[in-house]
Amino acid sequence: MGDVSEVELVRRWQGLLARHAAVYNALEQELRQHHDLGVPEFEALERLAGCQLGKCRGAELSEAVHLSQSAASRLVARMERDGLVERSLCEDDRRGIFVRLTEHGRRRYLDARPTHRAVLATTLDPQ
Amino acid sequence: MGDVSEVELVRRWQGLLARHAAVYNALEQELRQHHDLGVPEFEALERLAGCQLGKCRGAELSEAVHLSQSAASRLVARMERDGLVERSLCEDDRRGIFVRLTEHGRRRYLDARPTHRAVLATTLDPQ
DNA sequence: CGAAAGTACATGCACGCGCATCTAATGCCA
DNA sequence: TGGCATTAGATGCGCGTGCATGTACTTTCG
Repeated sequence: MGDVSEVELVRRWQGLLARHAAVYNALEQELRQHHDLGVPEFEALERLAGCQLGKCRGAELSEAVHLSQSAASRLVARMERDGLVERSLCEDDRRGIFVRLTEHGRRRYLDARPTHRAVLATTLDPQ
Repeated sequence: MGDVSEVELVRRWQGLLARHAAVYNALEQELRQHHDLGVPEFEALERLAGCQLGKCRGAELSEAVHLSQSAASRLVARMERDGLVERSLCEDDRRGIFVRLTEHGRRRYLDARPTHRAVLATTLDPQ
């Protein structure tokens, strides 16, 4: 049905790789330079800012940032060290944690968002 | 003209991130398991296999694999260590090098290609 | 020609990643 | 209830990455 030739498949993948690299590198560059944030940090902030009360379970966060569980765990640790988020115990299931956006984290997110959107606007248009 | 709303822009970027992660992780998994190759290694092999005589300048390779110059240099070093490629001096410009596919490298590439294409076919269709 | 700027690739370094594994808490079932 | 499999998250480890820099060669220009 939706069959596509092998060369078409490869062409799509190359395109995906190229667009991903272009946007990702530009984002990394701009977010780092102007806001001292990495792409995963920003993605996590954005996810948390969209959550009710700014709380979020660790596993949800791993999925949102497209990182392994261990990488997400360390990401949260770095962000906590930098005062962007706080970890709190989850009383319902005491194995788990909640990650909560701090006021400082929310401010950093709101500051960085225009930069993020501007990069997307300039590097994502030939979609 | 081609103006899109901010939310649409973010939606596209999230989609790009998700598709990239899905395909990349699946490729990495399958290529590693069945052929002991990483995604950058395979991309480099594919580029070299498409070159006349299987030769290619280092800089071209960096661009093809979407890696920094230093990462590409180390990639070539690993691949040379594993017998996939050979580095030779470029007589025209003795700063540069040629990277040449070995017979063993070509075989490894041809072996891995069906796996690569199969993964693309199963993870890239909802394009 | 000769010095300075530029280019191609290599390498020291710090750091983020995934995998495997560990710890602690939970769920399941006899 | 007691024991075993399961799940959430943390961590040791090896490795690949980008940045800054080093080295060798080339180009430019006075």
